[in-house]
Amino acid sequence: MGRWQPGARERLEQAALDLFLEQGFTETTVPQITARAGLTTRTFFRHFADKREVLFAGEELVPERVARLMAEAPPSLGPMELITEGLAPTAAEIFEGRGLDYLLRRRAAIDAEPALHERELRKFSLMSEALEQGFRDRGVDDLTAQLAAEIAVTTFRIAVTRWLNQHGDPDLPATINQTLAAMRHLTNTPST
Amino acid sequence: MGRWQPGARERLEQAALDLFLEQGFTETTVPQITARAGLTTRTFFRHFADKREVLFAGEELVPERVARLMAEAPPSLGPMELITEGLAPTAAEIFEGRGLDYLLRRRAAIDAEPALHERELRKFSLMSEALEQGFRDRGVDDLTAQLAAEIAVTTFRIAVTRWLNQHGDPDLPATINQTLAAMRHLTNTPST
DNA sequence: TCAGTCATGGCACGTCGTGTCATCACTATC
DNA sequence: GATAGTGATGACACGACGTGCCATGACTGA
Repeated sequence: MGRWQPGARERLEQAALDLFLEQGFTETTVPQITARAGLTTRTFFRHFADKREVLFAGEELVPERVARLMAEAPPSLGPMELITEGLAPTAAEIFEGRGLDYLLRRRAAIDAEPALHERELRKFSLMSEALEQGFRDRGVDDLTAQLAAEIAVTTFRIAVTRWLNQHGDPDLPATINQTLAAMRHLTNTPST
Repeated sequence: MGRWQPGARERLEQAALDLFLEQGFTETTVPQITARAGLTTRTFFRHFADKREVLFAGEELVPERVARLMAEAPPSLGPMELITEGLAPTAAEIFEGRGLDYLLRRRAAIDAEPALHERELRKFSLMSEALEQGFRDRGVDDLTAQLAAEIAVTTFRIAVTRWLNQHGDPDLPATINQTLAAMRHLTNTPST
């Protein structure tokens, strides 16, 4: 790094997001992205597996991060307790460093393109699998582990959406706790 | 229909599933599928939007079906009551006509290919959106509607997976009710 | 008999994503 | 300070995907 401008990956992410918002995902070609970033098409695919991945790079680290946090939690905590205690701080950690403005622009691009939404769902699915394994490692039975993992991810996903829709007004941990409370209320009161 | 062999769509689905299982999704080309079905490549894309869709055709009807069933349910039922009452029979209706053997083969193909799993997640997401709208139409507030929809779809998805893993042993409605019970138990007992 | 409809065939074409080799700055070692 | 190694990038070819467009031919209805 010196012969080439540093931060090629970041330049590609920036150019791609800009172009997706300007003219749409489908209408944006990889050569357009690389031209704006001052690189070639081949280099794009060295950094990202495919055109969609440019908006999700780095998220493959989240599952292992989640696994580590779960392993560090007190073994005495049951699944729902762990979610109640750990989901909010973990979510805050995941989004550290990313500005709200970036997250909103990224959200807009994903919402406008089903193919990108599809990829995002896969990322959440991988996160759920990591959580499920984490619960099993804590001695939780298979079905409960799977259910707890899905509840955690679903709560996380809904809370983040609401948080972004409100432009970050109540902060993310607060929104997560509100969402968790609503989830508890819903499942505990059949006649609601 | 007479000049051409009838059931072109079904032949394509059959050939595609067979080939995916024989040699993998990526290794299977669309011309291979159409050759086995006695058709041309162009015809494949008239029936299916893309290569993955050949395993999910017809599922776009599920959301409107769900919407209809929700509208017909007694308005007095709350979200969780509706799920408890309606999920099992609805699931049974969705799978009517599809043999267990077909479902198992389809499951194997999807599990072997992340791209297919991705598409399946999108189908569930669309189902969730339909449920969410259905709940809102019944007067449920936005957040509760979203949560209830996700809980219903998650339960459905997990139950179907377990049901297929057991080769259909306890029938699907029973498995769904077991899964729902486990979900209730999990969310109602913080110290589990 | 004839016009309309509709599923399919056939072809061209742009884009995606990969394999492969060349280039060249930086680094380590002697 | 010469030399070999490393690693990111450029350049090119290529197969597969997916679409636009027009032609074909069997069926339908007047």
